[in-house]
Amino acid sequence: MIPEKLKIVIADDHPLLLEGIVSVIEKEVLGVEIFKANNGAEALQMVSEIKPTITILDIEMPFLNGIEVAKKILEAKIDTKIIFLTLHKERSLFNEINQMNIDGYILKEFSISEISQCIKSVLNGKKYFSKEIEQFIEEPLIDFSIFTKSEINVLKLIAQEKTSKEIAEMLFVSIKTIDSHRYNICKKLNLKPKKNSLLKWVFQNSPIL
Amino acid sequence: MIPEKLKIVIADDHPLLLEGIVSVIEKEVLGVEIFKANNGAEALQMVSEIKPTITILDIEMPFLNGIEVAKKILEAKIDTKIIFLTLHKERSLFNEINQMNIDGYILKEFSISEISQCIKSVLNGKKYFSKEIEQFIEEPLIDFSIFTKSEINVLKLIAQEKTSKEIAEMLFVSIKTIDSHRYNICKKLNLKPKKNSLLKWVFQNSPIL
DNA sequence: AGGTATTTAAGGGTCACTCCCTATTGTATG
DNA sequence: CATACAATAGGGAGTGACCCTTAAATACCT
Repeated sequence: MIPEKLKIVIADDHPLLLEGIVSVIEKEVLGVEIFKANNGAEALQMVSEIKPTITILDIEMPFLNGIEVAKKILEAKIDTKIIFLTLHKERSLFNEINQMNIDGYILKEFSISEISQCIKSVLNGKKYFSKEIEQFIEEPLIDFSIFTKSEINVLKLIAQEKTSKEIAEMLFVSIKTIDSHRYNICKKLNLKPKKNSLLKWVFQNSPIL
Repeated sequence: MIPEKLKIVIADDHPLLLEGIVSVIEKEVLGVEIFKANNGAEALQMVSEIKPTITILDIEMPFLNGIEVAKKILEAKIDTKIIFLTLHKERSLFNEINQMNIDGYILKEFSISEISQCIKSVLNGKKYFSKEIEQFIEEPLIDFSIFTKSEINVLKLIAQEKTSKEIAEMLFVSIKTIDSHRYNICKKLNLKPKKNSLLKWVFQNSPIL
């Protein structure tokens, strides 16, 4: 009986990075058949057709992001091991990921050797997480569900460099309302008093807003 | 007479990306010998030893960044064509790059086909710049030479979330001095009046500070 | 129907940042 | 040596952001 060939679907919207991952895996893992996806939607389709042993997903992708793809794979109960490959930014998403049943999580930055290690672990039924990830887990994570809709609206507008006055005008409410929202947001985030701390927080976290 | 083999030095501190670039070039450019460097210092040493036909440099690298490497190559008058490969961030550096005698400039994002095109152009003595780059050229660029040393210090400290009061204490000067510096910086940047605009500007531009 | 959360908004306060002007000192640079 | 720029710093005004409390109208949930 011929052993079934190891199939891996790899999804990354960055073509050079995709090429790099493929190249590394081809060199380090023997007898593997690789399928490349350039975005989340493509990845999902490939996975449901091919049913690969392993699915490697970038998180930031157009159409469907990696997390959404993983959710759909899990919902559809397709039997494939899921590994996330990510840049360092998405720590805010880690809580979401942590609740899912994921087999591996690697940081792109350091990962030539880690990729094959991770693949081997996962094939042996073990989970594999980059050490660097664990630092992020320690960090206090932002749970956006603590905010109300209005608060999130205000946050987004602050991130767009709007002042309270401008936000008030845009939403047809009083400045005082926006003021209240800002205050409540500050409370929820436990920001230090004074010092424009919300403004700073927003700008430091704007990528995830 | 055997034609000399085409030699290319490629420098990128991101291992997967480096692998990707190498893989793409190996596939698309025949009979090429590739040398990989993981940082600027390594790249410079390789270039001076190997004297490759083409040198491809990432801009953001440890030890020596791509621009510094290029400068040293040009100073040493090593005969190699220089191509920059970059993520989209470094628009502020474009003026610096533009003044140098560089043969190509590609954005990493879109560049599977662009890489071989660029290499071919450069081998034919033509220059090659990503179309997307040209958008950046139109954008008003920040020329940091307009700032004095103190102003740059202040900018850096603002980026570190310091208030004027804290900056004053750290530099053993009066708050009013910092105030003046902030004011002068605002003038130089033509920031809109009021609205914490310097604070916002700093946070939006903090990666380049 | 009663409790809880959200949205709205006001009053009244402090502080940080911005604006604009002036002025002194030191230090390059022509 | 004169002019220019840099760094320093003061006065004084105005605005934006944050602080805190209270409270009404909705909405939603059990």
